[in-house]
Amino acid sequence: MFDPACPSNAMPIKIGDKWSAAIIRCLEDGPRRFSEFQIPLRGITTKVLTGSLRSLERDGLIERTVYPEVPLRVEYTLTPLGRTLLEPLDAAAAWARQHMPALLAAREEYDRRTV
Amino acid sequence: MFDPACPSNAMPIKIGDKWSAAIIRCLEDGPRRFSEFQIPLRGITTKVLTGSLRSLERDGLIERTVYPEVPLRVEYTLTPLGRTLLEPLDAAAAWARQHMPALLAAREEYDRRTV
DNA sequence: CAGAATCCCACGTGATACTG
DNA sequence: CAGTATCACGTGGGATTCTG
Repeated sequence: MFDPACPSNAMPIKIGDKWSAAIIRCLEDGPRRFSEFQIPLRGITTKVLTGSLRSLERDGLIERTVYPEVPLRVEYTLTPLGRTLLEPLDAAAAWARQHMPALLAAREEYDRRTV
Repeated sequence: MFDPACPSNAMPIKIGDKWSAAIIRCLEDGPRRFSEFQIPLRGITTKVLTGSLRSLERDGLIERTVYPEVPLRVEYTLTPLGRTLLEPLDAAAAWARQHMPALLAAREEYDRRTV
């Protein structure tokens, strides 16, 4: 899941910052805890994860719930507003399936010509 | 057109780099010359415009045609591949119309609470 | 467990000046 | 007209270490 070697950085359509789209995907099937993101999002640091989570929370796209247990537990869930992003997210994925190969081919061709 | 004061930087859905979406919009009704972009895209520098144009050309989204006249004339047009981006672009605009107010409101609310 | 605190670097963006 | 050449800067992303 979320292979860092995939050419998603070449995607012309982006949702939020570098990790937001993946975070939203992680949440579409239910709530998740902070440390659970670090499994599928291999390599993300706590600082960056916190930053992305805060940003999404600020925009009302996810909700942060603290359970004052010991040890501490924090859960993140998609808000209804956040769920509306799943549609454009799917649209972007559909576009990618249809046109990314052509884009990548054009890019290779261009690079080969200009060296 | 393309008011720099509009909250498009808050948009979670982005196409390409900072100016790409606007450039594509500029081209949807026909070809344009280099200097013609600088009118609607107020404030873009020649260096940045060149960079964005090159990037779009590299990905096969636009085509650059040089007419060896005096003075020199260069025209940019959308390729069929580039035209496929108009659909997600419209979808993003539709999303913005429906949900950006809620996002902005959530953001304001969040900022007011945290100070 | 869920982060906060620091330090650091690359890169996207931009201002300014110059050229075939 | 359509760029190129420099220089400069903020910030998003990351590595590492520490804490309630």
